[in-house]
Amino acid sequence: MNKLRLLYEAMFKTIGPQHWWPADTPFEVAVGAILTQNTNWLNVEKAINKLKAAKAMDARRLYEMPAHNLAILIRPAGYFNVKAKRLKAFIKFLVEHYGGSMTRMKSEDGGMLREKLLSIHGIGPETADSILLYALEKPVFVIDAYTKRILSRHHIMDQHKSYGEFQDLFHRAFRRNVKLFNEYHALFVKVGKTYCKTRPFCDECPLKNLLPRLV
DNA sequence: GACCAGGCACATC
DNA sequence: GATGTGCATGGT
Repeated sequence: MNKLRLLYEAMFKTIGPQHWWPADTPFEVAVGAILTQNTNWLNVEKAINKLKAAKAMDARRLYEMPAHNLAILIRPAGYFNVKAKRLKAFIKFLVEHYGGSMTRMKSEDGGMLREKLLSIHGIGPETADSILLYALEKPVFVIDAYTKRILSRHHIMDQHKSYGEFQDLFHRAFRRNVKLFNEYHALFVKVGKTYCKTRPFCDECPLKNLLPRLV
């Protein structure tokens, strides 16, 4: 049994399914993926609630809305001027290529779609893959800061390796599986947030004593 | 008051 | 390819 499978089993057995992504619609997933860039999820939720209260969690509405007005609504998420532009760029792409429909976007081939998403201003590899996996159910593994931190602390891969190198690790280890990739990444985030905050290998961590430690 | 949070673009070497 | 910087709020 390989290390990645072992990590997954340990996390799933102790803390259970995470039911990701926390959103009502695929469109809301995409919006959340942009808003959560380098930002605490609690702040993102506040911004999402403001969008909903303004009845603006909608591709057409946001397409028409000036970036400045959008920035005011998403203020709690931080970097609001930057993120307003990034949201506008994504929504322009969504509306002009798929009529504003995430369902229509989903019908496109995953590999082609990833390249297109990456070409949008403000969409990098993690945001693209989050949208692909959690909004469009394409089998790509999402790599984030928690994933890198946990894997490097367990001496599976060096923290400074590239996004692609981390991702290849998972793509080679597992059959492409949306359900597994969904759950695995969500578990990394939960464990990273909850247990690895103060110090690595705290007593409560589900990964404690899982692998031989060299530190 | 410092530090951190589910990145990304851009400048520079 | 690697490294540094700006972007900003709200919780601990």
